Amino acid sequence: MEHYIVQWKSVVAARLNAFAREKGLLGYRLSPYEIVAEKPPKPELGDIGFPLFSYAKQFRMAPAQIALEIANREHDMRADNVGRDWPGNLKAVGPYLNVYLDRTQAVDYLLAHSEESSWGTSSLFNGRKIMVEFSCPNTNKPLHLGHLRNNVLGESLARITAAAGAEVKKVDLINDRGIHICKSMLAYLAYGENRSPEDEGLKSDHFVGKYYVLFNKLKEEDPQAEQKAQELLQKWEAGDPEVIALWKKMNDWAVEGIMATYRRQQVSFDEFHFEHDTYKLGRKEVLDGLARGVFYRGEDGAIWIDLEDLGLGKKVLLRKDGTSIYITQDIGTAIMRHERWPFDELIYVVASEQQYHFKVLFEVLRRLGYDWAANLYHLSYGLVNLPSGRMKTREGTVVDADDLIDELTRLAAQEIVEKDRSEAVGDIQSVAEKIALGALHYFLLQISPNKDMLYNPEQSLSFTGDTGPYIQYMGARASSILRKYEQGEGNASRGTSGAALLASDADWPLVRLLLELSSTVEQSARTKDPSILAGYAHGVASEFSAWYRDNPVLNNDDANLSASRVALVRAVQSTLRRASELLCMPFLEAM
RNA sequence: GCGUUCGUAGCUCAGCUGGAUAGAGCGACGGACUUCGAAUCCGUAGGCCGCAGGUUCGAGUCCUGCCGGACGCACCA
Repeated sequence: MEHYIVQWKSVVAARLNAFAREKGLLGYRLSPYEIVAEKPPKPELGDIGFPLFSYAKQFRMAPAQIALEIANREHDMRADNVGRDWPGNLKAVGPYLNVYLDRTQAVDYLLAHSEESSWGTSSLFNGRKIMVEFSCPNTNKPLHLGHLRNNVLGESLARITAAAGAEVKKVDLINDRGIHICKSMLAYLAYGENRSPEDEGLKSDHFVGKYYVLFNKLKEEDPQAEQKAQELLQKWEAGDPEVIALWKKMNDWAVEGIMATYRRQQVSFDEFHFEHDTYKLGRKEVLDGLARGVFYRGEDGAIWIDLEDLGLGKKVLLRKDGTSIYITQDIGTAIMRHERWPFDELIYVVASEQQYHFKVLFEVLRRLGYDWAANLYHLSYGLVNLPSGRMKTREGTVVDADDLIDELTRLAAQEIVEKDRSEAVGDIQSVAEKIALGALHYFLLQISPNKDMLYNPEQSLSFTGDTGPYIQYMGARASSILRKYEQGEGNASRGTSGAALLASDADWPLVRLLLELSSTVEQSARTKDPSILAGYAHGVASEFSAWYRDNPVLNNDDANLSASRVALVRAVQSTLRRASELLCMPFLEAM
């Protein structure tokens, strides 16, 4: 259904236009889209506020005067509400025109729809095919905290985009070739003695990562190590069977381990692309572009593009020897993807360090004549830093993904025991891991994607305050009330729920907030920013917390009031459940 | 040097297309568990929104300059 703000914008536009005609302002016509609406700072000021300052000039009247003129029209008032989903009253409040929604009708709507599977969805992106590329790990080491941010951003964005109506395809490009893998291989040859991850008791990707780190040791012992890694890469490209076999063995270990972390983090993909398949793609496109004069061959023999006019300098697209580089394969991969699944938008979730790369990539595709290049989007997110600065592999300051989830799970399990909730939650380990994911994902999503973020271990391991577990806790409390109701506690089952009983000042802030789920999902989808939804989820939890403190649900003598409040708690549960799902936070009935 | 981006309370962060008195959490201090779960709630203290101009009826938000941080400016990915 149309959002109430959208509806009332058109009412205000119609009224302003009518007033303009009365005043003889011919040709003056406002569209609803031009109307500025905002949320009044206090509930007693109404539900929507329309500032009228900007109309003062045209009407040659003070804004407060216009507000009075527009608000006090009885017959308009009736007309406004005919056939409307969101009836209400207009009042002049100083220079503002404020809408007071009919609360009973709004509650009716909430109770009628919040249990539906479509709750929190929208039709904003109906009919659009949107591809989201994220994660894209290297196969020489396990995932770290930076990947966790990438993964949850991509997964959450995909879910939000789908909730906004799009058909979404999640894709992952596994970087399974290149010099970094050769380094792990070389170190394994030097120190591995043909051992397997099982032999060393390590998760397979950690095993591979261990040898990547050992490459540094190798370099100290063998000054030729870098050189040898290069040779290994050349042998790999030449298809040397022995090298390929080793690569396959180590690569499978790495990928297997990475997939296990995905499952644990509850992120998934519809398609995997592997760089060893895609790295040769794009070469033909670049040569075609050369033939058509889009690119040029430099004196060095390599193929270049000149982007000086855009301030992007010159960039090599294909080496002198005809081999591909990073951008070559990205060109080919994008084209291949669009051919197979003609998307309306392709979102690359990649760290901000690669902004230049994507500017160049998109421009190359545009100049090659692909008009869909305009629909490519780089969702650039900031780096995750430590209080001591950037994570560095060599200094061993990298926060490992599996270790972090382990640690969070351990702490959550400890909390469960300390709070004496072991019996109530049942499977402690399973619930603890869900709390850990809630804490981790909320921590990573609450910050605007474009900002660098600080990972402060102490703070991020906290489960109190503005955290995922706080939201999970409120969901669990709502669930607990509903569970008791089902078990027959209180006298709500003897009463009848009625919207009018939930229209008081005490209920209204919560009701109105719950009604904003779908528009918040839309806003998050439009701006590609899950942090907006994260803030909303926290707001709902916090509002619910304040509400149920003051408004007894089951312990209530009035059976009808009790039944009505149970219905509202259902709406809260449903809303928190939906928001949590979109934020990759497991919803818990008990914790 | 050039480009991108960030700068809001002691710390970590919100603040939607410019609109009503700039908000949370943590930390500090003081309160609330014989009533639906205290991973909670209530209260107090804490702000030249980096600085200086400009646009506007109105600027934390837009523009310009400066200061400070991050990232980028590879035939690496």
